[in-house]
Amino acid sequence: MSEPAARGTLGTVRNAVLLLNLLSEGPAYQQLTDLAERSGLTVPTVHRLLRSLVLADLVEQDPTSSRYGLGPEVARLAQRYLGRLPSLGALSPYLLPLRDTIGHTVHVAVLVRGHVVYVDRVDGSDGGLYRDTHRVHPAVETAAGRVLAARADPEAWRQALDTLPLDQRQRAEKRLQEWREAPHLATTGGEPDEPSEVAVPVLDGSGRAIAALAATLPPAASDELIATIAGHLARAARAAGRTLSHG
Amino acid sequence: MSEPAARGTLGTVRNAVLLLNLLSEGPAYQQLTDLAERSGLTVPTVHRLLRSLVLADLVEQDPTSSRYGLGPEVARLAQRYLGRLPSLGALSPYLLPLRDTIGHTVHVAVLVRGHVVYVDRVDGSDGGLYRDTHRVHPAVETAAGRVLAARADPEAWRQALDTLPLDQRQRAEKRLQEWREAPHLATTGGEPDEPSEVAVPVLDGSGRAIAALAATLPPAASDELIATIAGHLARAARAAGRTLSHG
DNA sequence: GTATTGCCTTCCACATAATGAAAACGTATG
DNA sequence: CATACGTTTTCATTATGTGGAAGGCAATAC
Repeated sequence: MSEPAARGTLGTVRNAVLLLNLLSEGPAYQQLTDLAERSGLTVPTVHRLLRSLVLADLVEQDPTSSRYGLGPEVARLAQRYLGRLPSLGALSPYLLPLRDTIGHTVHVAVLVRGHVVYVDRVDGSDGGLYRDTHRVHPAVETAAGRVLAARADPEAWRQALDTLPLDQRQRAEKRLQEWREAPHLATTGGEPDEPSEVAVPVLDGSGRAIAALAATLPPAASDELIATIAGHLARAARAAGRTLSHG
Repeated sequence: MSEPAARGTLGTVRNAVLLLNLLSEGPAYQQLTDLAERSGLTVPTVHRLLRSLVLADLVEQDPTSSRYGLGPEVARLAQRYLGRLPSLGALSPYLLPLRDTIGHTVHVAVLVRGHVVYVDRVDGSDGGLYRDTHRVHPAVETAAGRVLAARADPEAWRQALDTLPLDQRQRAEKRLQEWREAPHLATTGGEPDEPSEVAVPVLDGSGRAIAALAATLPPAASDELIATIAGHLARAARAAGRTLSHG
């Protein structure tokens, strides 16, 4: 077709997921010609791909603007995936007690292609009305993401760096060691929209970081408070990790 | 290729999503030959498709058993989809207050291809350790699903029925009218693993049910209690619905 | 130790099925 | 009403995906 196609792989599938990725970036609904240009595919090809994806509800087309966006079926698939994810099942029983002792919102996050995805949460009474739910960020932007990216394979760490502009990238590279070794990491109110949180890794039987446990922090948390909360998180993470044999 | 292919649609994409659907059913990891048989495709074809999907992390292959399961990328896509879903954004601010006044877990559910998918939740202190998170059920099995399926287009209602065995299906068909007209529906402890809940529809500007708001019920809830909780839910649903112009 | 089974993976000739240029359609804009 | 923009369809060409058969690689049986 065009690109350096990976061996024994279907170009059509590659193009379809390329479109899904483009749709997952930027505005919720995007127009055909724009997608064609960004993907490097011709307009009719993109149209056919999108039509096929619409048929499966992986993509939906806004009837008035005829623009395309991700469809509800992705949510169903994800739910199925997450419902059977061992790490989530292992952590789930600890989340409510954690929330109740800490008093703040508790999150479970995983690393996906350089991004942190917050896949489970138990809301505390903090945070007011804006819950900022269903979050996806470049991994190094949040404490949970740093915990995960720094402990992942070099390949995954590279992917995490690839989500960044060059200046932030260099800053991140220098902190790899620090992030990998710290028992917990905290982001204390850097940007206003990134809420501050503490995160600890959840290690499986073979020592791999398969998820992160994170807690929202109150506005100006002392180091002692952060350490205390991190202790609670770490205890739960260890307990859950023990029930997970490996990978 | 084989099937009654829909007009102007790519068979390869159709086969790829067919595999994703098969992977979303049954055990978390499934073997190649089984998937080939169930899909009606030949083994090499399935292998190529899966390999292509693995490359995109939509599917992952267990390194020891070399079996295939859904991959983490579906979670990332879903999060992106849900994060931009207007109904979720509209409902989010009401969920914490709702949880605090009701005192039990509150859910937001949507209808996807005949299934209820619980896409947001605010946990109360009820329920003990088993949170039963990331749920997907045939729509008519839960109160939230009934609310949604009964109010959906005939096509979506049909899909909901298609998820059922024949005996349950006939029973469901008779209750369409009842489910559509009731201001709220409750499942009061039928099967033990299906927790009882009350659900109300969330209607957008054009009167379409775009989501359901549901609350977990205590073991033996009186009709009065159910009605009270439903009232709280309905009020929030109306308030959120007002901020949504249309579909 | 060797044979057998079951499964995943690769190879290759063939024909289906995806592709891109161009044209038609529909709809908003001046 | 004319123009411009974006979506959708058509159609010939050929690249691309397909399926049969063979090759690996474990685990289990003999």
